[in-house]
Amino acid sequence: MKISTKGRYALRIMLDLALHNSGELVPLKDIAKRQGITLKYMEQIISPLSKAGFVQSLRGSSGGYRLSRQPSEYTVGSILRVLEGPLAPTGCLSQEMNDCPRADTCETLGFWKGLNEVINNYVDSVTLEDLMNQELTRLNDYVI
Amino acid sequence: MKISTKGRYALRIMLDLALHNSGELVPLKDIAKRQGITLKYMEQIISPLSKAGFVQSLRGSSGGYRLSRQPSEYTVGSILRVLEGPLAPTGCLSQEMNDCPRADTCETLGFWKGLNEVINNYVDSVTLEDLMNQELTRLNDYVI
DNA sequence: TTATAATCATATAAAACCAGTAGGAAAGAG
DNA sequence: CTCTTTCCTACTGGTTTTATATGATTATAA
Repeated sequence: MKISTKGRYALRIMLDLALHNSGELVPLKDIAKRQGITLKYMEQIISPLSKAGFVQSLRGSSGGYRLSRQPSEYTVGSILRVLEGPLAPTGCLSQEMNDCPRADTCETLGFWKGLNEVINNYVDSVTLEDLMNQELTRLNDYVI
Repeated sequence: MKISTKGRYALRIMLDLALHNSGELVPLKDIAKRQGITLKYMEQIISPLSKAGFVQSLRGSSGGYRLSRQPSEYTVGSILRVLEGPLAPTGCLSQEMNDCPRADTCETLGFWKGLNEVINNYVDSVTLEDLMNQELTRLNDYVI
């Protein structure tokens, strides 16, 4: 019942991009240094995000990444799903077609559907912008 | 982000015991036949439940298992935790002592704490009795 | 006593998943 | 061209999952 490092790192990378969202491209090397994640591993994580259109990229010198949209337009759930796949607690809830032979008589299916709902409702209720504001609050508390 | 078969089977075994809770002992063989789980695998699953005091057992002829308490006194969360350990989405939330060096500055920790709460609040809001009464079907009609 | 059934202890193993590491190709700027 | 940075593919070592298999021991009822 754990989120893997890929999902967690993806969130940190996206939040890092949001917090350094000046319009300039941010090289992965900088994010790697700030976040303490190796460059090579981060490449594997940002690649799906890029393919999903979550970030824009440019190669070469002074290249890097930036967000495609406003931070408020990314739910945390949408980011996690790119790396983790469906955030469902059981396999039978992940697919369009439920191929579990017990589905019709399963007494626990309702429970799992409910858990699926509360998880997805929560992760989709929080955006990158929410996390940014939380960060600002924390910094303010620290300064004051 | 999946619950393993051990956790899911544990719930089905406990619900099976609740639905056949006549006071008689239920042999594992009967549950295995009804649930389509091999006897030997079920032994591995019910053993921790027995050690945790969730079921009572008696050996020998006409032996078997029965619930220690009323179905209403088991939350689904308490059952899952016996087999799954803490139902936390990240390792840093599973321990009493948070040994993550990033804890003080982690911008995403608050989000994960929130997810941890909604998961655990939900699984602890549903009891075996709820599953018996199929109250969840009605509940899910609202949610979904 | 005999059959039943939990309990205990391992052992094996395929498969999947996890958390990276590594090497090099392609594109862009100066 | 050179340097930088993205992009792509593969691989590795470790752990976890999901069982299956074998067999011995203990307790109980009829």
